Amino acid sequence: MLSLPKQYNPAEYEAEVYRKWEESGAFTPPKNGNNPYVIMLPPPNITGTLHMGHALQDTIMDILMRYNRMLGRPALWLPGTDHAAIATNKVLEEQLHQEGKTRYDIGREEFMKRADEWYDKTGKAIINQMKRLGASCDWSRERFTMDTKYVQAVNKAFIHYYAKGLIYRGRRLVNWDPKSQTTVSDIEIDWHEETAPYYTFQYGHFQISTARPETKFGDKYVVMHPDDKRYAQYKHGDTFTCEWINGPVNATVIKDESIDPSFGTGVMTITPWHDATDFDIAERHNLDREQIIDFNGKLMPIAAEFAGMDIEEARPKIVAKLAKKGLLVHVNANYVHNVARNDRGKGLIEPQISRQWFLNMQKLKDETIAVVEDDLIRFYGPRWKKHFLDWMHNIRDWNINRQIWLGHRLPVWWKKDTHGTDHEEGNFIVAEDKPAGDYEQDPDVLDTWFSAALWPFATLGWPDAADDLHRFYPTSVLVTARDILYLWVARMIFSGLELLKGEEYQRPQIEQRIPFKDVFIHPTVLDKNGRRMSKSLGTGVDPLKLINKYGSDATRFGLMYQMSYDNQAIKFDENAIVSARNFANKIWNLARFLQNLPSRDEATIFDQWINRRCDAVIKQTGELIDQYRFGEAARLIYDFIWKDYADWYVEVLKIKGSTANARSVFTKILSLLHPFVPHITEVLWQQFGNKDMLITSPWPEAKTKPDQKADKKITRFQNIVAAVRSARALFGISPSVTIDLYVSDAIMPEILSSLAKVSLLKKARENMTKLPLAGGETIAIASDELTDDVIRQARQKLLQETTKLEQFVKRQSESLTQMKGKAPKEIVTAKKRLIADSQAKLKEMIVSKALLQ
RNA sequence: GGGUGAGUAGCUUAGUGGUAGAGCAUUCGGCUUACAUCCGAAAGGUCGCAGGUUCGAUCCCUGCCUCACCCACCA
Repeated sequence: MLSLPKQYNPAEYEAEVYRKWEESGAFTPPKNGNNPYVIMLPPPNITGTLHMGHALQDTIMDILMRYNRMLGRPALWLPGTDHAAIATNKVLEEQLHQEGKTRYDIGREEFMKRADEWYDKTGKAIINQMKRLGASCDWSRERFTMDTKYVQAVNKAFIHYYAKGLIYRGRRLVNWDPKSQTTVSDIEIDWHEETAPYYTFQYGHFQISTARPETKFGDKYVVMHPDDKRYAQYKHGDTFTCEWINGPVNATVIKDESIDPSFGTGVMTITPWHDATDFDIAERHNLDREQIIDFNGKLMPIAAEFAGMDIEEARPKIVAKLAKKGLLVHVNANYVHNVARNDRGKGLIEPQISRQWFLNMQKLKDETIAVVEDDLIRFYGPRWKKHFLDWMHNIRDWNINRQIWLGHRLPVWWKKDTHGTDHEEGNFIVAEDKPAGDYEQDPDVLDTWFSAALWPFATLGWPDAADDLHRFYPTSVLVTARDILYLWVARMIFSGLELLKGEEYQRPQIEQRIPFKDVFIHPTVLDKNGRRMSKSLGTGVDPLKLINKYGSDATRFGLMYQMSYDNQAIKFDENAIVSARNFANKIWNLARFLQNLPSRDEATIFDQWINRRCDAVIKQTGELIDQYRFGEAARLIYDFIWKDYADWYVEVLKIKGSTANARSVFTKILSLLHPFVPHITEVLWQQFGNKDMLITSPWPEAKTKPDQKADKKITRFQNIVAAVRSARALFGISPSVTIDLYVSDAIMPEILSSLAKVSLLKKARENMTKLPLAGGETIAIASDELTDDVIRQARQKLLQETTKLEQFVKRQSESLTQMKGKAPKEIVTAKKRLIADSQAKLKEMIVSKALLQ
């Protein structure tokens, strides 16, 4: 046997162990075997490097994979990356900006070339980081949402939806940035407060308020809540004529429940073309809509004398004109409202209506709702089910195209110069390949989530009826953060349910088409002060730095140790990683100790006890992992190994015990720990002469039966040792001095003598100091070093405790008299027992007190 | 504004309708057949605030305060 160094140095082993795993093929599921365990790695955005959230997520998945692999299930963890079009687009445009260029300067082709280079570079970095963490992914099946086969899947999905009439071209409000000449997705919008003048105008009989008078040219609807009594006299559909900016307008009264009667006058006019809420109202009541501001941010001819002006320039002039007409009622100069700007470039967002592609959710949502309601897909923690369903019930049609260059081009072909015109209808063909004739491809790309929605099956070879798809779909669990529950999870579900309906996939049952059986929502990693981890705030923590400093295992275990079930945040504390590093070292040294221990076979009741404890922990750990309670599992194992195994069992073993048993339990411990800390356990496993690798070894079986009587004996023994140790510290008796101890029934006297450093007396002597033991028993000690002064202090303390207990008993007795006749019998009985127990304990204490006088 | 979660020892937190548990930090004592990244011990908490239900509440209910996240974006 090799002699191991005193301290575990992860850097020396981790890369080597990972290489061995990879070479052994352990990450690839065996060709045969039933009941596979499958996880699709949520593809990280290739926009940079991994953060703590990924480290947490990847650790969780790796634990699940390794645990299930050890259970003997064919285990597939399929990795890959996402092109993250919007985010990557942003990065690339920023790079161009640095060079003083725009994407239009270099052209679409060159832009895509740069994207490929970027993907290549960052994609490799991400994979490297996952490997450092020990992720047991099947790299032979790695996928990228932009690889050729995946692009086919995306096209196929689009064509399928279109053929079924689920994709349509419609008008909708988009976030338009006139400055950058592009639409901006909702997540790229930066909302912030701005102070602006807030004008109240007279509009017929009504007063309406706005911070944006320049949009008001076309306003011809006044809207109010149907229940607003102030306006009960006006009926829905009433019309009237009133003076407005450029002369009289014909206005119509509209009643709509979206109006808040308590806000301002409870009346507003609407501008459907440039406001989302107004657009919705117009949709509901089928109202006219008119464009006021063009795509360059200038007023259109409807503004008459103001046409062609920028809004900034026009606003004060419009207000002046209305004031001159006597229609300006009031100006609030300090009005604070939220303004939307483009994240990048800070251009002011001007909502505009334009033609976009939509996926009809009304027809797709029902099955999705059904599988979640019926628990065919289960959420952990369960509260996410409600969130999810609420959202699904209110889902809107999905705008699936984006006006950027990066991403999957739509498989849509327009007759030359028809796209974006007023006569689009019938001028396009939906097909994978360019049709013959003068056609050009739609310039837009699909929303990133459209391709991501296909991830659970496109990665397995869909649209082909591939072997992998047949064997590994549906997957076992989706592990993800809650912020993409709607963006991604919902879309994977309906995509899977819909797109696997084809006969070639042989999945007639709905439960065969779900993409995953469980959804585990993990907490967000925040910094120690509860702030979001971000580079700009300087609150980010780089997992690689932690791995370099403390090792991969410590990083993983420290993160898991901080997890708690169904909590939404982890306040990351580096101390937890330090503790985990120390824990790894502890395991290392237990191994060292066992290796150098000469064989001995003198089993004690501690040997049986540690076997029972170990088996119980194995059982519980499995159950906890099954329930995604990783924090509890980590803490359970930690306590078991450190407290039970090292502090008690091994300490006893030094005096007496079975070394073979000690090694066998330690081997089980390595298995138990492996999913959490794979590297060190694999290294030690091989140090202990195991030929097969731990990664593919079976999960240990729990064989022993519980024995409460024996457990009690152990607890009592531990209590006696603890009492003597406490007394030693309390009385200031130095560790080298042997104390005389009398215990009425001393089990395992030689171990007791040694552990507590006591000399056991057969009979109690006079003038011994009595000590209360948990459980109501009393033991007695004597030593030359027991001074009067010290005893007096101890007495004081005992007195306090006695008083506390007396009060407790009194309180409980009082409450007993009050509850008589009201509470069920078993509660009364339990209470009586509680009181009896504490009274017995109290009696012992009083005896001890008397002896201490 | 709507929703969700959290507020327990200096810090990170576990937990239960019946005298509140741990780790780190602190203090004291220890190089004891592996480990000082260790061992033993101690101290430290009106369990966010105010009500209510109960014989009894840190736990259940209501309200409030603080923090975080998600959704919405207000004329």
